[in-house]
Amino acid sequence: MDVGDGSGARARRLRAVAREVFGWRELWPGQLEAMRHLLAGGDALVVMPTGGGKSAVYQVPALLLDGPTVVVSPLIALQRDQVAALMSADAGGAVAVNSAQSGGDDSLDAVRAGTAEFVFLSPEQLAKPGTVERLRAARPSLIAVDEAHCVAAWGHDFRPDYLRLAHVIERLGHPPVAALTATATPSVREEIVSALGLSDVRQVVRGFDRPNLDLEVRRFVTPEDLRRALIEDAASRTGLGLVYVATRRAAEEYADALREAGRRAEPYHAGMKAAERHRIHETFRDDGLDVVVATSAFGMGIDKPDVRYVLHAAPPESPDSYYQEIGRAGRDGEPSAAVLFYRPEDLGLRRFFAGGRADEEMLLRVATLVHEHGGTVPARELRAVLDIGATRLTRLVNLLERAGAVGTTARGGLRRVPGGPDPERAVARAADLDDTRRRIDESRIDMMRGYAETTGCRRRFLLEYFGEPYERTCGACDTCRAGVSAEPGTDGPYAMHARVRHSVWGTGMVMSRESDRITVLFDEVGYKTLSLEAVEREDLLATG
DNA sequence: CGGCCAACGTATATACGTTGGCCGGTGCAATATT
Repeated sequence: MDVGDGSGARARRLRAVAREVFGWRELWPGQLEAMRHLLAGGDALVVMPTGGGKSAVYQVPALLLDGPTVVVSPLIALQRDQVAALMSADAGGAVAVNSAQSGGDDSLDAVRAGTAEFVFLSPEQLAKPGTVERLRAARPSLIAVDEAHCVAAWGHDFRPDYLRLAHVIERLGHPPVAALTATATPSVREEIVSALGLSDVRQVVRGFDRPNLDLEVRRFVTPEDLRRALIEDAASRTGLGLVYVATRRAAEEYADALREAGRRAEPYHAGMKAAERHRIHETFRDDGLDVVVATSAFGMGIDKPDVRYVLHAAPPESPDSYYQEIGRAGRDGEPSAAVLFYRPEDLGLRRFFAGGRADEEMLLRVATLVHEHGGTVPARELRAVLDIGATRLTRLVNLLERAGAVGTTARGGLRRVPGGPDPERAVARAADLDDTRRRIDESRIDMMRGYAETTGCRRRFLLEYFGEPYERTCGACDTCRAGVSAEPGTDGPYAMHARVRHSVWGTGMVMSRESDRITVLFDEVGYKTLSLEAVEREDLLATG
């Protein structure tokens, strides 16, 4: 409502800042909606494509709120780019605090003194109590979490400090929080909201469909055939391309092969020297390459409009990742291709990566040490006693905290929760939580297989996976062209997004419907595809 | 989970198949050497 509550005035002030400071002549409805909600004191979760103006959602309100803005950003390279972009506008100054930056204390002083409006930090920096206390003293008025899907994708294992951001947000007085991402299914969105402890959340979801992307899957039996076909395909295409591979070694081999085929090709993976990675980014940006052959290391922050094709030599671990990676093609709206070169066996590597279990023995040692100590144990001391690194300890502590056994103090200490479970029970609960997590990861791999093997419209499969009903066929994927993609069933007892209950798998949500089967995302076990015939015969699903 | 490679075995002196061990992604920060 624009009447009587000041929100009409807010919209005018937002538009004025956007125009005068950043030079944006208008704001999209989605941007404005999220900005107004932030100005009114609420939290926002914004899902928009890269290049769709996500950053504006926090940058504009930042200048209307009295106090600095804390931006959580996963990559130092991204922080650098964003600081540079803000410094070229008259936006009140921006600094980054990270290990590549000297004078972190000076930067924090500048924030407190009001000479820097924006401060960029990684979750790891925010895991340091001293840093949080200095930010707290600066009384931040807004927090932005960029690439917020990292909370769900990386928080549990790889960068567990992501799961500690809720504590940081509370410690900073929980000013309005803007969580921003280009990719998030309904379940990932729920996880972001819950992991960050967002409240009064306005979700703004815009623009998933990319109609100019042509989708195709080519199936192979032998690795040699797949390899030959991919090289032939990439070598014959015109325009700029990306080839995603599963291993560093494959990146090197495919890049060599494509160079032999006369293309300007470079590999890209995290095992390469920083200077070399930097050089490839720049050459790519300046149109000095035909194709980059990369692991998943390449991509975040890439916003090149004219990528014409994205080929996958192996499936990634989820449709989430796949959509993000192919979404780097055709940003300019021109026709572009996304081709998955598929062998079911290649999902094996993904299963291996998803299969790691929490170390129950170490969980028990942590739980017992904290339990028997009675008081507050500094994390540093615990690391020394157990001889484990910070990442590993944080991961264990996250699980024990979720199990209700261990709490953390503002100064980074650990203590037992009064009335919480004893160490054995705590470990059992933690292991259960970890199992749930693994089942859901594995079910995402199953969905990736589902995409590769569906006979239905591929675009519809992906969009429904992201929670966007798409009750037709697209005509721009291989199954539609082959005439095999059936029109979706639109009736039947189970509505899209209906809550259902299964006697074994518990509660879940209907995520897609075809004429003979439905896919349900279960809270505890992840995605399952059920035959409608069996569901009816055995009376497997209750609605409501 | 599946691919790769070295070591081994077998049937014959070089070539081929089987077996078992090992490896595989993403980044931060902090530390030890130049």
